[in-house]
Amino acid sequence: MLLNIYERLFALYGPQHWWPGDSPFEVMVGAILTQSAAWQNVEKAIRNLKTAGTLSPQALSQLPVEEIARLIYPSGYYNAKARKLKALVEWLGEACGDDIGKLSGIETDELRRQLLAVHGVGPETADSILLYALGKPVFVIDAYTRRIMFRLGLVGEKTSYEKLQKLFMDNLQPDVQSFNEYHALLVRLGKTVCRKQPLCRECPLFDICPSNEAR
DNA sequence: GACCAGGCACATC
DNA sequence: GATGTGCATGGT
Repeated sequence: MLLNIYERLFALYGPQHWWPGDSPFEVMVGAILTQSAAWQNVEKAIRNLKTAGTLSPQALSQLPVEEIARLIYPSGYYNAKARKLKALVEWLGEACGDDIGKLSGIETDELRRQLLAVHGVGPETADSILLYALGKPVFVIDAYTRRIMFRLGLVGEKTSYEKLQKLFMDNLQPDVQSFNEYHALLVRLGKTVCRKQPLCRECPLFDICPSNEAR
């Protein structure tokens, strides 16, 4: 079923080229800034950081939190996120001395534990960083994924993050590229359709929705 | 003007 | 462990 969904979405939308970002660090910053925010606004914030020459762990470590907040203003929750970025770069300093390449030497489970201990990094942000910045085969669950899986009738509405993630990872080969593409495709689908309940006829997944026989 | 967007921390029960 | 609330801009 999950493989079927993936193939269908890929055939429909093609490769999504995620995550947009020029470096692992930019991906990490984007993962925090995109929390409950439109990516369009995140792009503006990242552009501001780049223009100011501050898109590096070293620069952000030096910069006052108020100044970071000013630069990331368009992404919303700017005070909260500025503090989160500070916590992220503080961790990077401790974990790898700002040399992100060295993070590869840490086991994925341990890395995830460390990330989750960073202020502002929850399950989705941690897994986005692991998959998209560090190339670890971890499936990312987000609001779109949860909604689509619920509409398909495959999980309950309040299924936990961990359970949803396990569902994907137990039923798919652990592969960075396909995990990357699958998550991006689910977001793409979630953005375009399936915003209303129940799963509408226009949804590309309508005919494989197990629960639509009742309708 | 309401509603939503690629969440999370924190308080409270 | 479940549930509620603050954080905030910008597009539809």
